[in-house]
Amino acid sequence: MENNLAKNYDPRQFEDRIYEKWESSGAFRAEIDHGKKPFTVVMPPPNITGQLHMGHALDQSLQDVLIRFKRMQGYCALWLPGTDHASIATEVKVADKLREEEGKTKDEIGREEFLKRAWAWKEQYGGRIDLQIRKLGSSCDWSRERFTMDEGCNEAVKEHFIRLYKKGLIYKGSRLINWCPVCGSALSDIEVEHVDHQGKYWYFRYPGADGSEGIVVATSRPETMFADVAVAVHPSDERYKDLIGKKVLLPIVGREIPVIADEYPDPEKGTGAVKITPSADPNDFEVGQRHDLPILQCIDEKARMTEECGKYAGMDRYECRKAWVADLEAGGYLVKTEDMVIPAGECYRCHTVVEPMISEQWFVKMKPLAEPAIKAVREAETKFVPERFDKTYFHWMEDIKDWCISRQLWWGHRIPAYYCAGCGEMIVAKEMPSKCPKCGCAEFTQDEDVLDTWFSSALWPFSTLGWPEDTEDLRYFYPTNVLVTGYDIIFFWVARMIFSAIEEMGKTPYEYVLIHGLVRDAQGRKMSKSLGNGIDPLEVIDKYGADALRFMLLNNISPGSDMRFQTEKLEAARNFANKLWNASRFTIMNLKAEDGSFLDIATDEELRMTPEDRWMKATISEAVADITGNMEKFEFALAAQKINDLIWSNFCDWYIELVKPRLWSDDEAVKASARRCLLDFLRTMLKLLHPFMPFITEEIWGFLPKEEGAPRFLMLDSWPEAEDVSGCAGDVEVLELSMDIIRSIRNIRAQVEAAPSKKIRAAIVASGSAAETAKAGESYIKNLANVTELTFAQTREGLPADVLSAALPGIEILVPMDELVDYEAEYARLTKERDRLAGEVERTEGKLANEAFVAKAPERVINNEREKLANYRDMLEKILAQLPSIEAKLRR
RNA sequence: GGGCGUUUAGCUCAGCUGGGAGAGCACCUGCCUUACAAGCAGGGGGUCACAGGUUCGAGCCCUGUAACGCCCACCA
Repeated sequence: MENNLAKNYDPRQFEDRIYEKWESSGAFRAEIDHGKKPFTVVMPPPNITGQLHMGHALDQSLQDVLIRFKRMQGYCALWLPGTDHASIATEVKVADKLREEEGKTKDEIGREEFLKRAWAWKEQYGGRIDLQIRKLGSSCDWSRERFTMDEGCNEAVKEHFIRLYKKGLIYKGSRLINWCPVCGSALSDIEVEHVDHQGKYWYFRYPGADGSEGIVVATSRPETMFADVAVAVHPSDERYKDLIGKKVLLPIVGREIPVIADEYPDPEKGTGAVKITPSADPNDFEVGQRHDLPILQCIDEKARMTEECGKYAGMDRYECRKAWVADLEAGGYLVKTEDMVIPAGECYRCHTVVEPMISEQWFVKMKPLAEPAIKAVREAETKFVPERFDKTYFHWMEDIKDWCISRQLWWGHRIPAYYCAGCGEMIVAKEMPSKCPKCGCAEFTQDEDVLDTWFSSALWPFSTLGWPEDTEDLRYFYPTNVLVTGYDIIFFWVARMIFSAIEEMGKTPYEYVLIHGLVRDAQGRKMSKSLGNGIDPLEVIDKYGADALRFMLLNNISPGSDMRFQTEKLEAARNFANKLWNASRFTIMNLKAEDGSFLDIATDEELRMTPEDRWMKATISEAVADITGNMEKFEFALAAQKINDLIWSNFCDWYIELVKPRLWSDDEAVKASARRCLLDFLRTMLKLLHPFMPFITEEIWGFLPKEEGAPRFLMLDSWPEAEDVSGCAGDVEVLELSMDIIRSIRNIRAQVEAAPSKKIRAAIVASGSAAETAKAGESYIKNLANVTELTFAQTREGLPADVLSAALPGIEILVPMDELVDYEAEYARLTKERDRLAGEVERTEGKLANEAFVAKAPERVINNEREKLANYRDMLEKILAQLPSIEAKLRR
């Protein structure tokens, strides 16, 4: 290994190597240790449909920052990884591939052959996803990796299904369900997205069976008329009172249907009369149930018209609509049309308009499951972060409908129900029965359908830990601590995990649900394949490094809100890494001799800390408390910003510059102390940054001297604790004043365009404690403001009048002028400062003159205002005294 | 129709329990100063959407308005 870090920060040189070292040494493995508290996170399993996107990168970064933090805090931290079979999504992909590569359909190759292809797909893409997760630096326990269709999960799914069935919480029945004609499967309610389409209302006359005028109804779906079984009107609607109980005729078709009275129609809307089609609309279905109406199906599974539709049979639903409307119009039945925005349900996978359909499916009875799940969140057994998402959860859970769980697909968990070939008896069991208890027949066929993919993911927090077996993992790691996921799957996944876990485990699956938003593109648009605006995390990692990507994501999120992905932010994160890299290179350079051996470092006894050391120590300690607090609150962006500021603004901009003279000193003891401080500070900062940027911190760590008894890796080291730094207060004051003075002098130099390299003289006028504090910072001021000669005086008496000046509370800073001075710039600077101070004085005076303020505000605030006022007045006075001499110069 | 969120510097966003408006990027000026030009030093820039209210004091709390966004919903 080289003696020091390479000159340039190039994450490609070490990220993969570091990950390999961690993984091969077992650093990610969570060994059950009853002396430690467990901290468990189960990874939301990415779908094996493809590759990870930016949303996954955010999800992964959040979980990893959390798990690394907790691991360093001394928890037995388990992050359990895995992937999801994603039933419908994968099936579509595999079928697409089959068509593209072999020109065949699913049906042509058959179920068994298709499943072989699906498993091959899983091997390929599952592996790719694992690789991507590794690239991101995720410290998950690969030895516990799971897949929703592995043996254990299969067992859990069957067990759960059978238990619910036996309790009567799963049933099979004919209901109106959402059907996707393209996917060829039933969908649950939440798999249907509501999208507005520009459409029409058509008003048609249904003539009376007795030859009377009949009734006019409006519809947005004329093609469903073939399945109409009634026309409903409100019982109180005077217009139609006489028609109730009479029959009307379906136009052209000529079938008689009754006019019925029901509360459902709204007299204010349309014509007040509604055509009732139980097979095409949930409301109509209910009306039909109430009035015991028959159910007719006019559209089939492929969205084609059925035999019910006469000459239209076999036509596509939309073609039929066109032809049918034309025929009705020709027949004089069309009264009018109206343009209208029509909400339509679309399949969330393929965006085909869903067709409501009566079908026999499997359902989970939701009410009994939802109740305890609502209670658990209400009683804060599980807490959403940010809190507002519990409203989303309650809203859905409190009005939940039964969950349709059967899918007419092949890829997934096949429903564990068997039908006797002899008598048709259904037996729900884990394995195929050997003999029918009813007829003694030994031949069975298994239910053809598979389960909704979310049925298995709902069990993820405990199925992955071994359930239904009573494993050691399950006892130790369950319930888990935090679930990290996006708000888009609160219904699909989070809610279902909660009620399933309560049902099977008796306990809610996690204490916190940390909700994050979406990663959008730079314009704020959702990243999507169709827009082509997605950004591949792997490409970003290749160019900027995983650390920069992670830091960018974590530094720019606000809990629960979407963020925009911008290259500039990525560059900022990369630049920060580079900054740390170079500061570390500087440190290592000073820790080592030319031959690469470590130089002596002061021991505790030898250590002589100087004010800048104690200032830095106090600053770090304050940051440790702040960062730790924010990490505990899941405020990772605030923590990231703090660590960035600590390393860049405090350590690099000030401490390193302050400590340089001692590192270059001739006194070995001074150097050894300086080295010791530099090393201690860097170590603490690397620890604080490690959860965010694991690779670069680990890489740098490897170049630092090993501590006695320290773990092999930084990732396994301990999280820093805030120290008592009350003893540093005086030094902090000295350093802060010195910095103010240095900034003032630099400001003067810049204003008058004195090159930074140009040596200057300066004087500080102050008395009392301010003078003492300023004096204590003498060497800092001289070094960092590049002042060769710095004098201190009690008053301005005897000092040259021709000076540039700046004022601080109780202090005046004078820089002697020379012929190069730009008086106009100086005049502008001073007048601006004067105006600012005058404004502050006025504001503060006004506040203090307000009797109500003095009477009611807390003393702390009032004293603060008084002190401010005194300082402003003092500084203003000095500026005013200085101005005339500059004016005089200007006039010359 | 119901619910939620957002509105702060040119851009993207912080601002946690009310008490002197912040960061990054962009912009202007000057610097290749022996860790770093992916950098250093200095600087300009904001009626905190609008209107009321509470308060000694409001970016922050309350009411209303507007614009934008998201979620839920069976309206012919």
